[in-house]
Amino acid sequence: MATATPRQRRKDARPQELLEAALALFVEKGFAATRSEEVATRAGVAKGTLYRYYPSKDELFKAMVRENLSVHIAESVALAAQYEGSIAELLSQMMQAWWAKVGHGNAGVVCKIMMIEARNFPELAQFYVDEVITPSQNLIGGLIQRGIQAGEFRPVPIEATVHLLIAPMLHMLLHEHSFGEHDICQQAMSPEELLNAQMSLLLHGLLAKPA
Amino acid sequence: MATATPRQRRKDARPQELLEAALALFVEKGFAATRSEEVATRAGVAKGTLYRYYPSKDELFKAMVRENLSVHIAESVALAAQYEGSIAELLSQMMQAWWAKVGHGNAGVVCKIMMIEARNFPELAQFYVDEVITPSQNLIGGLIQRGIQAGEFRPVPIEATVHLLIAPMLHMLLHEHSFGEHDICQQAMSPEELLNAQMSLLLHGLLAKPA
Amino acid sequence: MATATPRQRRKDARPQELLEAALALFVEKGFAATRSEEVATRAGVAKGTLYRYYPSKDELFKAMVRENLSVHIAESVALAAQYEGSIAELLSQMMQAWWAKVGHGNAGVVCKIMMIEARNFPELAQFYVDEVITPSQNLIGGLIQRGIQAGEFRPVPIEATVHLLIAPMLHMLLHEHSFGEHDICQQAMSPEELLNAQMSLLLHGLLAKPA
Amino acid sequence: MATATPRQRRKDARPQELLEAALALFVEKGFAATRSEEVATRAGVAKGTLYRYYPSKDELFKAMVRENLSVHIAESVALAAQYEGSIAELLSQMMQAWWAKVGHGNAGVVCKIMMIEARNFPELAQFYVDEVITPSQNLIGGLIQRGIQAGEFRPVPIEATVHLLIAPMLHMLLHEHSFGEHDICQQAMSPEELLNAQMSLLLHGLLAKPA
DNA sequence: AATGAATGAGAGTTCATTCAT
DNA sequence: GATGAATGAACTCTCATTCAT
Repeated sequence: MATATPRQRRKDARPQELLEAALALFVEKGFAATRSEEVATRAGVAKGTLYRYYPSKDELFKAMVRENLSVHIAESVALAAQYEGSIAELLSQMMQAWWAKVGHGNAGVVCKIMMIEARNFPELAQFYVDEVITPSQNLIGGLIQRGIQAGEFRPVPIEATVHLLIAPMLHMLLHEHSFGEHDICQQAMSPEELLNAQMSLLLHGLLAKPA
Repeated sequence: MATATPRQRRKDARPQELLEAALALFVEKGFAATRSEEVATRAGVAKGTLYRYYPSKDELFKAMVRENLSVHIAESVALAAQYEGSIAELLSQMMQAWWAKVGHGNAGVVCKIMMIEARNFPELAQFYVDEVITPSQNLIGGLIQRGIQAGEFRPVPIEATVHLLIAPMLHMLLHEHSFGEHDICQQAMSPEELLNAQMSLLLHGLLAKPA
Repeated sequence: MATATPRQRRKDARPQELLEAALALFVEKGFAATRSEEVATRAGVAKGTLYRYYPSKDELFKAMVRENLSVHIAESVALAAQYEGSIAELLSQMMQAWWAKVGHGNAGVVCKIMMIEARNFPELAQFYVDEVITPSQNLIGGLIQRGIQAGEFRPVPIEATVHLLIAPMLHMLLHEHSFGEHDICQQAMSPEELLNAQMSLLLHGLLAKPA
Repeated sequence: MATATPRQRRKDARPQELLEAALALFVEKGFAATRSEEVATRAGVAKGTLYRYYPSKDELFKAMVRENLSVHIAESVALAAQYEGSIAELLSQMMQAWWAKVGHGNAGVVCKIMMIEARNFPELAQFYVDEVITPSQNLIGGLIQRGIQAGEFRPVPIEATVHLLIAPMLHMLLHEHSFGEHDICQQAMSPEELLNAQMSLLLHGLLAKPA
């Protein structure tokens, strides 16, 4: 039985390490402003080593994005499928869960990066639309539909509602990441509380007498 | 009365023209991917001339952002001050107006650019927070407050509601600009319709029986 | 009447100067072993300046080759057309002339460079074949034909004879340039004498009694 | 009697295999454009293994050249020594033999490679001059001398005649390798025919009445 | 004031060579 | 001995910025 040498072990971990370093730096400084060598150094290797694993800076970027996006939709789909309670409750839980897993951590910032670089990486943008955006919208949209059919929700337009659910989370993410240090007001309420309040507000409406 | 020569007039228009060229190109290709010379050429001058008006690419960027942000808040404030009808109606009108004036045109994309480059231009980010974000939030927040005090709105948390009003617009803007070409679903409903539907939805809430 | 400024004058001369520097260095060290910056430095400019005139090292190479090849065939054709004496004499003169103008100077070494890099620059190779090799062969071949028809030459095969006339000159050129410093024997006889002797030999044949 | 294990046998063959791989690749792409790893891969070993046999790419090159040059002179010398017939016939046979063995195969292209890299490998150039060029010239020159003394040849200048015999073969070799794909004319006559025609031409001369 | 030729620091990428396994 | 992961010097090319004209 072949035991992995330290070197082998390091080699196996390299792609991950490089991707993590890339994520951190692209997040911090943007794609263009990050030098290849920085990524390598941050991953603890020399410049040339990076190119053993990713043939170019562009490919590194793409790999990093794909790596960080391939995950979370499936989980949410599973959660939704087996859920029994009210749709409102489910939606609320899903948003909280997404924020906890994606929005909060580094992975969520990939959404920002993806948005920023969409124009420069068209194939990647398409991939993102097909693999993340569209499935997400379908998931949420399907739940709204279920809620309407079950009589829980009013017969609202699906598409607009989906947007109204998704936008605040993403906006919070982007805003936090871009202006978190400068926007002091934002820091009064925790994102979780904010999301909760928004959900509640959305469910019951703003008007005093919805007649 | 001194009459300006054509030359003089041209010279006076230069900063504006350069800023417009910069906006167009930064929007199209991003800050890093836009070369100084491109901006100059697009503005109809030579590379060196650009540097007579803005001492560096960074300064050009900052000027461009400031130029495009200093405008629209004031108008909205004025509109809000003299308004007499229902707050719900006012909010709806303001959002439509903002979309028509800012969101629709190139000017709106400056929000995206600002977001992207916030980390690389901290003073500019602070400026943006102080001059755009905070005033906007105060404006909207004040209106919500007025609505609550007038009994038009339920006593909702101000901050969360502000977010819920602003986020969909900005998200639409960003999404459109980043993925407009790739996301086919988006094209089903016009932004204006979408905003309307969202506003209505937000006012009345999602639930069928608001208890 | 606009007088050219020193700067303008320098600018006009740049392409030539760069091409000359490139020729010298490519001759001396080969294409691959010559760094772009060396060419620039030798031409008295900075690295970046080179790229204002030639968009890549490859293009610089191609320009250099074309520059140095476009000349000499035409002259020989003219010489041949108006000649009255014996073909043997004409051939002899042409070879001497070619050696003096092309073979001797830097221009001739382009033939070597072209040969070396033919595989790496297929279009250029085709250009060389079409513009230099084939015309040369046609020129010499036509003269042989004239000689045969005039009864001056035996009815020899044209193609082989052309080769037999051209090869020694080119070989001398290549040999000189590659091994000139190492091959001492070569230095006993001057190239001009050698060419003369070869011509004479070729005319009269090697055999003592030509049957 | 110690029998070599398969492994041992393989190891013993390594240098040869590496040299062959190097030859093929240097011929195909040139020295500079061939990566060390390619040579190793082509020889069926890993990159590092190459360096166990040749301490650098340069040394590999030198070994390859030496390997491919050390052979054929001796054979020709032997052939010449024991020959009885006419010198003209012998020369003709030798040229045909050289073309068949050297010129035709890959081995001959080493002459081209040697020429190309002569400037970058001075010691190798000296070796080539001493071990190949000079002996060849001496061999041919000696035969010419014999022919003259035997009355078979006219009292021609030795050196020039040697050149006139060698140049066409080498030139054919170089030309074929460099422009074979682009020069269509060349393909009309086979190299063997061409050599024959040239030899005949050289023996009898070009002039109709050598009187 | 305007130009655009010139600059050179800096970035991405390659590849000969080393050395731990 | 063989391997191939790792290295980093070296190279091509870009582009913000300067400055002579």
